[in-house]
Amino acid sequence: MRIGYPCVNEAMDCSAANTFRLASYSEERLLAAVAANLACVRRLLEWNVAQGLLFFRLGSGIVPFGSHAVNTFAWQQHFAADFRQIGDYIKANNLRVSFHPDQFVVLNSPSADIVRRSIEELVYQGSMFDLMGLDSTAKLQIHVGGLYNDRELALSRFATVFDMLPAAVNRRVVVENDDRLFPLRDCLRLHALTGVPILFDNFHHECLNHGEPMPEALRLAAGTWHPTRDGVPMMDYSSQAPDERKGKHAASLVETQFRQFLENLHGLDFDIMLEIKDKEASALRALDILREHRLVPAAPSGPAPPLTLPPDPSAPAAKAARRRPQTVSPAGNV
DNA sequence: GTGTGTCAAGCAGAG
DNA sequence: CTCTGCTTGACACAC
Repeated sequence: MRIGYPCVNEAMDCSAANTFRLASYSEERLLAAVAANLACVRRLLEWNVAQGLLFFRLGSGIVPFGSHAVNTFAWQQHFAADFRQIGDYIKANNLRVSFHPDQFVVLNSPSADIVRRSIEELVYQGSMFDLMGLDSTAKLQIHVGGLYNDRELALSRFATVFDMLPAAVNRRVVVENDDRLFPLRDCLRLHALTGVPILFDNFHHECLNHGEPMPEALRLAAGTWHPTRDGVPMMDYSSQAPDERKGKHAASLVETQFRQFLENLHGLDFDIMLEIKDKEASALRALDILREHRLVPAAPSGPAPPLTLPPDPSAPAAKAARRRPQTVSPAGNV
């Protein structure tokens, strides 16, 4: 079991989401942004390893316009060594990583053009895992897509497109149950049609379900992951923000709820992504709880490794560092 | 420097 | 029809 958080570390002084406007696209800006993003990804992963957080969702913007026609630069070749080093670090430290392509990736769209661009985006993100040398347990997490007033047709279109995906992408795609359109039951039918693993989101399941109790839902979702091809099942964990709109994620981990949730696992192994607004802060608290429950090894007892490396003053993100001072103390978070 | 409208891209539902 | 939310803010220009 690993614990992780998505994309952003609020305590760190770098961003892996450096970008720029399409209107100001240039090869120079692309090179600078990708270099800064990869350097930050490396530092984020090192910070996570030092803390014992071994699961991480990488941001989709490592290569700005990575699937856009404007980007004809051979970034795969230019940054091959950097991607490879990150991949080596991931493998050496038993890290798990994923991408969550954004809402514009809709494999079941009736528009052939939207499907084509969606596949190109998946190819872009999957190719980053390929460059890292990661196997098919590194996943691309997407939703089923739109309903288009015909649930059956929407599901069958997804299955058709999924079966035609390039092999390098097909083996990485996993489908998450969502909170408004496609609940677990529909996702399980997609799995039956295509073999696609189902990434379970407990909060979405609470919002939209067919009455499956949580332990049963977890068991069903876990059963869609092939042990060697797909690895340990991934899941997203979050909870309702008190007194807020239904579906809004909590600002920070509610420990009693998380402890209760763990009771539902009944020994199932999951890598858990905490979709909580305060990011790594809640992930660290969740990790402490798992250590209490002996679901993960105890923290190493030796002297704590440095939490961050020195910032790279040449990186564009350095200006963000000055706006957002480092706030982590070695004692305060473990 | 600070404030703020806008940014490649889809879809559904609320108001 | 317009606005919001979704895995996540950052850019770019006005002042």
